[in-house]
Amino acid sequence: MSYSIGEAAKMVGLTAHTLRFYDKEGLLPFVKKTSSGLRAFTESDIEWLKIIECLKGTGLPLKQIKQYIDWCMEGDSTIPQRLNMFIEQKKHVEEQKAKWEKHLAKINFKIKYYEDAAKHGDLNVFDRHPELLKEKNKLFED
Amino acid sequence: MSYSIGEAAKMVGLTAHTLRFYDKEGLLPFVKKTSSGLRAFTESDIEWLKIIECLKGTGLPLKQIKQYIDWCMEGDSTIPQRLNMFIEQKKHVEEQKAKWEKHLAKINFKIKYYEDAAKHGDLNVFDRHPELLKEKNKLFED
DNA sequence: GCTTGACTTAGAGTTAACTCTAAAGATTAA
DNA sequence: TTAATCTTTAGAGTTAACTCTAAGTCAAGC
Repeated sequence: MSYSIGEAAKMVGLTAHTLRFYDKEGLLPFVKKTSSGLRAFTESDIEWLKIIECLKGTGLPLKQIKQYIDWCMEGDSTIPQRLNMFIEQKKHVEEQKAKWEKHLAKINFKIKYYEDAAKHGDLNVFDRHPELLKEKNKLFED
Repeated sequence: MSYSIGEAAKMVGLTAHTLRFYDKEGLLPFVKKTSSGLRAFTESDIEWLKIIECLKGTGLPLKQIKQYIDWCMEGDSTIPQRLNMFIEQKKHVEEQKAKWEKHLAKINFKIKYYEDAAKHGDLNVFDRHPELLKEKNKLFED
């Protein structure tokens, strides 16, 4: 059993347009067509789409995702490259997580700041809570 | 004391081109110019740039960052909107963090998979470790 | 005073990732 | 069998966020 492009799109949360675009970009060399020319997505193809989504979701550009797909199509000789790519991507994700953590601390500070401002209707927050100034400087110092 | 556009750019890890672009887009209404027309960034302006970087770094589009800046320029009456924006952005960051956590689990699985593949020089990983199949299906089930 | 490098503007060009259109062919349900 | 709803292609258009160019102005060091 297989799925039409519309069904496949719905299953992975993309549009049929986007899947065709990916195909055109060479990201879906594994997708076969019926005798009348319609794309037929298998369960295995859906798995591929999920891996693509995972890599895209962690910020890997489509070009590099294509590189990975190409390695997969090339065979066992590219296993080291693929392993390396995932190790690099793991590193990238962990760096991003750290960055987001820092940004979140700043956002939390701003929420605290504006909550006080909203309570009093003005921005004299540091007059009311001088200790917050040190906290702010620490958060934004780099 | 104030900084030239090049100095300011270096301080926040952007280019002078990008700062001019931000200015053109209305993100830097607070930056004043010298009598001869050169932008002069104050310490306070650098703080603004860091907040912009924080919001941009958590995925807020420049248009919405401009909206925030506009609110700031408008005065105390927009404090509730600004508070609300940061609360929304906090929510967004936390959703993203959860998403990245899921992607990371998939990437870690792939690393495990390709490490075994690399060790044996082939992709018969699930023949050697049938229990990994269940793990894979759990990770990619949604 | 002169050179060198940074700065100014307006505006054009780039890149990634879609997003949509048109015209034609395929599939499904009544 | 016919209408409605897919799907196909090629190719144009869009959006966000830069990125660069040209032609001229300004500032700092010798």
